[in-house]
Amino acid sequence: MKQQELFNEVKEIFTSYLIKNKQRKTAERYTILEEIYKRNDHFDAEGLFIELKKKKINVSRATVYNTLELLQECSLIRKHQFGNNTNLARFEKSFGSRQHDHLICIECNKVMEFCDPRIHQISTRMGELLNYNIENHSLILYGHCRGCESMPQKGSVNNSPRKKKLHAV
Amino acid sequence: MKQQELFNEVKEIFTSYLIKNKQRKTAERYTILEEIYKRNDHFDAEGLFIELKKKKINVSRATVYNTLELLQECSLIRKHQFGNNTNLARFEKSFGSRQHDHLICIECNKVMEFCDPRIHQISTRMGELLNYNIENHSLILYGHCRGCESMPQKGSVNNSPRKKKLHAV
DNA sequence: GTGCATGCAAATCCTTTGCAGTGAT
DNA sequence: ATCACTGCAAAGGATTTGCATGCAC
Repeated sequence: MKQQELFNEVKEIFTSYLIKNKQRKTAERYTILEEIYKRNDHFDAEGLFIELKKKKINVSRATVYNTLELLQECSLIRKHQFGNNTNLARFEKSFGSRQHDHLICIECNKVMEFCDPRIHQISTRMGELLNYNIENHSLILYGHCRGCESMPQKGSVNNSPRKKKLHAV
Repeated sequence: MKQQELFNEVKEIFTSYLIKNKQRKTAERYTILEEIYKRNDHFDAEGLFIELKKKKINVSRATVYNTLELLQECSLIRKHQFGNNTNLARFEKSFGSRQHDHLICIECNKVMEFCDPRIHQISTRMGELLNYNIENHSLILYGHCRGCESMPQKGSVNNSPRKKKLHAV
């Protein structure tokens, strides 16, 4: 699919969502949507805000957060809490790319994506077993990528200077 | 295992960790460890702090956070970022209970635990495939429990009053 | 006695909110 | 002309940090 076609398609989806929910179709919202669909990474709200700023596109942080919320609701983006060394939420576009999970390097934060049908099986099975109506899941594998493997550390979060005192085991 | 035996065992583990890392064996640290091992839930730092306060045990928030960090490093507790409707980190003791994953109700936040060997298989396989040295993983299933099933909503986070305006789809 | 750990409060980070002005309907 | 949406800055919640004191070593 050409990029322009993709933009058109997602905008259409967004539009019908906005109409259905009696939300206004503002220029800011479409600008943010387009900006997101130009990216191919796992970005955070602040990064998106900065990017827009750089391009002299004037939207406030509040609008960025607001729009991210709307886009989640119509499944045009997905939100992740990669707990490796930061609490900040990260997002990725989710239309036109299939469902996948993530593998993250604890050292350098590099993110890889993968698919495995067994995850869906597990999800279904556990839902039945425990009587939950499963709607979605999050599977994150934490490890060291090839490049960071040479200096393995504890797999835990450790980004506090106060903790830097700790001797590596 | 009797509770006292469990306490002794985890304290021993903690002690050797502290020694190995040239950390001091303070009363506060052991108190917090014991308090955690009395619990059977998925607690957060503030909740633990409050609990200690209630019991007239005087430790500061800073010490609670510090100790939680240390306990993670010696694998006596595990940290989770259940992103269902809050960003706050939750913890659970992890000695004497086997590795498991979680299923969370989007509505009421009830947490269930489950095990499935396939997750470990996936983890190993993807590590090989993508050249990562996997150290751990986090799998969370989100859904509605039996009790909350009657009022299904979007699976997304929506706890902002500003967003309450949104009409349910 | 030395210096790491503590307690407290202030600072920080990410995110949400209040309010007044703007613009979609 | 309405009133939802925006921008801005201030507030908020969770966590971290600075600093003076205390205690493990």
